[in-house]
Amino acid sequence: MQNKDDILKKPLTPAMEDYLEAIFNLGKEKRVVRVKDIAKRLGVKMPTVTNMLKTLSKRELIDYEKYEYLELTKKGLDVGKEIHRRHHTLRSFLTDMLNIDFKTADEEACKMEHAVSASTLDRFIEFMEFIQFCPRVGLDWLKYFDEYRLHGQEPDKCLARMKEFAGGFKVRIKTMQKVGEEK
Amino acid sequence: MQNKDDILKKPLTPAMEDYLEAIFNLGKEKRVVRVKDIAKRLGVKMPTVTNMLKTLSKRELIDYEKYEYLELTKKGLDVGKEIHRRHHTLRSFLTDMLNIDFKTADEEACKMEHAVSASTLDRFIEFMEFIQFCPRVGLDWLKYFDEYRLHGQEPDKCLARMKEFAGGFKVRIKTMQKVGEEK
DNA sequence: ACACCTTATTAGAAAGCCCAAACTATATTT
DNA sequence: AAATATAGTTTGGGCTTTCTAATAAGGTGT
Repeated sequence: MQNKDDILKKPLTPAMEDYLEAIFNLGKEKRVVRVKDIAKRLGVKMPTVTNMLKTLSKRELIDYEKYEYLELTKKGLDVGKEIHRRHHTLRSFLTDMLNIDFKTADEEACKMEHAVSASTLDRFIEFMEFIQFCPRVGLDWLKYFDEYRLHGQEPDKCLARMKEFAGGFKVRIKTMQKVGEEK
Repeated sequence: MQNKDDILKKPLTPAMEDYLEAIFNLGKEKRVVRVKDIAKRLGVKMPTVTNMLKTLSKRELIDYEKYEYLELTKKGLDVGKEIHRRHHTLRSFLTDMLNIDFKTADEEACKMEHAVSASTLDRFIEFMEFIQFCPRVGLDWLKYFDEYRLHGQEPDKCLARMKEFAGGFKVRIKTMQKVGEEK
């Protein structure tokens, strides 16, 4: 048997994280968070929610008295916010970088969010920023990913984009390409 | 209560996938796959393995008679191979694209592998190929990701790389840059 | 052949997450 | 206020994965 301190120290389960994220999101969407809504959001039945609320309450992640409105504690809020951040970031990566449809991306991000650490997530963010920032790459570079996927390897497209990027150098670049071909 | 057909149709749990992957990998490494080795690989105790072997056997994913050597069935082999593919791909993405250390990448890939579908995984692969293939990008482009992360946004580096890429055009590009600066 | 050590299995229990059915509280309608 | 509808809870049970302790089988060495 374990005492209260042990319970508080145990790592959160993926399920708990999901509930906290759902509560966090619902809290932003509605004035009050209800058992019914959590159940619907997570695709579980109400008794399951009641059960979990007790657990989360024991762990001091929510304030909860039965039949009363529930609220996240500071601790619960932090977790909810963090899981939401992961979800959002991973979904963005899947939709914006890999071109995966929103629904699939959302579902898979929901499972991935429990697998990645905060530091790995930061790398995802930095990577996406890098791709959107680095001038040689740029956001529209990703457009060619689709073509690459669908029509095979066409380095010319990438080259073409490089020329476009050059912008102000347009004239000279034309020459450039010639030099390259001569080589 | 459910009959045998129902059991066979149910989706596999992440745990089952982990066991099949471990068995698949051990099968390549050693002549025979032993309970002890599976336990060690997955960080569980032997009885847990024996238990799971029964489950996998009922589901016709392995051939297994107690105290005898075990083998993956065709079905189990397919799953094991697929999970291994996911693990390997995701780990490569984390190490090669995001520059995450091997150990962390391996651990997190192990959890992510149950979250992504086969089609999402294919996108990961295509994305990595694209990055390594697209001439404007190239493998060594990723080197600048590190600098970007550690020293902030330095578009010049990206520009510099673009010049390098140009290869044969080196001389002309120097001109190019000037034009750009004038602009 | 016997004893010993390693490997594997069974039995029993706990934790986590889920459900259906039955019950209770709260809210709404008349 | 009584009747009804909706929301929430309790009870008891199922399934999965894990464990420890106890037992059994297999392999080794003398």
